Amino acid sequence: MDKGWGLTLDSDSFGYLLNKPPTAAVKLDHHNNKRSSFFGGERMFQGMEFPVKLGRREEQDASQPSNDNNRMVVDEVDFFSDRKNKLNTNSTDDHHQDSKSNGAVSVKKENWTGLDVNTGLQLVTANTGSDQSMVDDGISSDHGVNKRAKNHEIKVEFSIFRLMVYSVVGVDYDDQLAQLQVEVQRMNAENQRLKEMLGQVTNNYSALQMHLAAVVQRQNHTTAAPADKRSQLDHDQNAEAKSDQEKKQGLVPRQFLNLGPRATAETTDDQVSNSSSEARTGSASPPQNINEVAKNDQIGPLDPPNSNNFRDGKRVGGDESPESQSQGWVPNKVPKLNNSAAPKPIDQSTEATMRKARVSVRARSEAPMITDGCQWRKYGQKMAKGNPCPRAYYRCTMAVGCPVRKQVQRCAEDRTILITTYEGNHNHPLPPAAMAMASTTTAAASMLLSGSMASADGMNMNPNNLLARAILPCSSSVATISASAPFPTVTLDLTTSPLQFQRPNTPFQIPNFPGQPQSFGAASQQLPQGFGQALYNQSKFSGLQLSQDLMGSTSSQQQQMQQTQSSSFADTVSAITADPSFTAALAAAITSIIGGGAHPSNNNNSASTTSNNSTGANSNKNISSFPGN
DNA sequence: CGGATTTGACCTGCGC
DNA sequence: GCGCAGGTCAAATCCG
Repeated sequence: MDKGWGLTLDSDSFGYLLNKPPTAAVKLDHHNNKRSSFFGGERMFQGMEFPVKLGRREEQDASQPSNDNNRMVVDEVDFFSDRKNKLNTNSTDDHHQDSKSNGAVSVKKENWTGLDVNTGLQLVTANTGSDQSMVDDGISSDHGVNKRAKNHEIKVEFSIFRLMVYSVVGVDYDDQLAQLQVEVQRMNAENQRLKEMLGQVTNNYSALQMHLAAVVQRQNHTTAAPADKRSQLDHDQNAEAKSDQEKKQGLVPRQFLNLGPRATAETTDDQVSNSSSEARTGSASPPQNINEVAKNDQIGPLDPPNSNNFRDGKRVGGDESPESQSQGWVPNKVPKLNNSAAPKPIDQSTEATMRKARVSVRARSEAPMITDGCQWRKYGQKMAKGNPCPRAYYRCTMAVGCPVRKQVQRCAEDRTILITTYEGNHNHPLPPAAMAMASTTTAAASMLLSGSMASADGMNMNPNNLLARAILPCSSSVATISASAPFPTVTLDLTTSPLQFQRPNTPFQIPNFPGQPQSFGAASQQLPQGFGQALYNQSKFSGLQLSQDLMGSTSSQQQQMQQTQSSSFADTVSAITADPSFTAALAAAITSIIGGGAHPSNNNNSASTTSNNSTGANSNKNISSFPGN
């Protein structure tokens, strides 16, 4: 995990996967002949078959520079280094110097040796023996006078040797070097452009996400259930007036509704604790909370009050939607979240909503929990019914008020499978290593919730299942979206062969989903971040490609790219998933895809997380909940 | 000694 | 109303 997450686009693009292969390839090439080495690199990359432009560029960028460098170094060094070696036969330490010399030099020497052997040119040079340091040493020590003559001889022989090499290999290394340099420069420039593009895409995504949140709120306001309306209204500019209405009605806005305003809340930990204690004791009354909210934040109610209100509201008003009622922990979460949450006026409602959604990842792991780049503190552990393995509760500690929590539990059937369920969105800057999972969960949750919000009946999640199927037709067990009764959950099952993820004939063609332009738009908005960043963090290589695919889905060209390169993409994914460190990245990617693809629809079909998707539940409530749960 | 973990108790929702 | 299960809290404990 950590390996991939921190990778940067440029240097590390091949950091994880590609670095090693090239190195190995170089060695192999050296052991073989020059030509094989030169072309071997390209073959290797071609074998990698990075499908997407970006990936391709990345590939070329990173790989070729590195490879080219290697090659260039090899090519150049081979001759010159060897020449040096021969010229420097004066000293008996020549061999030692070579050995002591930097890695490049040593490599060069090896290359040279390999060339000699492979090309069979050694036969030409009588110096073959002299090339051997041992021999040289002996000669130099015994016949110092003859060194000059021998050196001259070596030079001549080297020239001949070089010509022969050219004739045999058919490559002019000087020319080749120049070409490679030009190509490297070109790749670097292209890489810079790609980075810029990525940054722009990220920025656009953020903007779109904001816009999406606003649109969703509007839609909810007009079509959503009363509870949803209230929540959205809270976020709206009329939040205050609405809050007043709610007060009058004695209704308490939904959790997610309250989250937004609270973001800037100054509530201290004490307040939070008090609120929680009050909530428990029931001393805190909704009106009080509302008042507190008004005090703390004019824009909207405080989260803690909300949480309290929420419970109180249920107790008192009982207007809460089924979802909100079913969520026991959400209220508590919300207040805390709001306390520490940074001001996110637009996204507040969205965030709050997202907290309801869960993204679970099933992956095989020996480790107690998946390394996702975030810092977690364990705050509880419970024995869940039907599972001998305890369920651990973790809370994000990267920020004081971060609402994100996760549950970690091993699968009862197969304890090698680790089920990690994420909930909530981080309200603080994330390190690159944590961006993947965070953005993914956010995207997935937002999609799920947006879908749910769009449809007041709560059937919204069903479409998601359909989308998941459409996206991953062959991977029923790979990823499923469920709208279990309180929490819609996206489940990513990475325990099965990741290959399932690859094969789809319609890989990630989210835009193609019929009749869901809006959702797709939302998806597309979120996908870039979910995929691009997530994968970007983990493996630029695969991540970029994925992001490209998804992002490109909007463009016919990229779609074509996707289709033509889907197979290679699948291979890439499988290769990546083979390494546990990329589990999170994959999960993020899949989740992002699903989340993006997920769209509310009239379909009641739902896929169970672990059960057959074909027999989807008919109702959201019936939809299988998180496996661990 | 401070932070993280453990663990029992408590709260809440839901079903009967 | 009661019991069960999930989720959370916080004192006790552990660890660096």
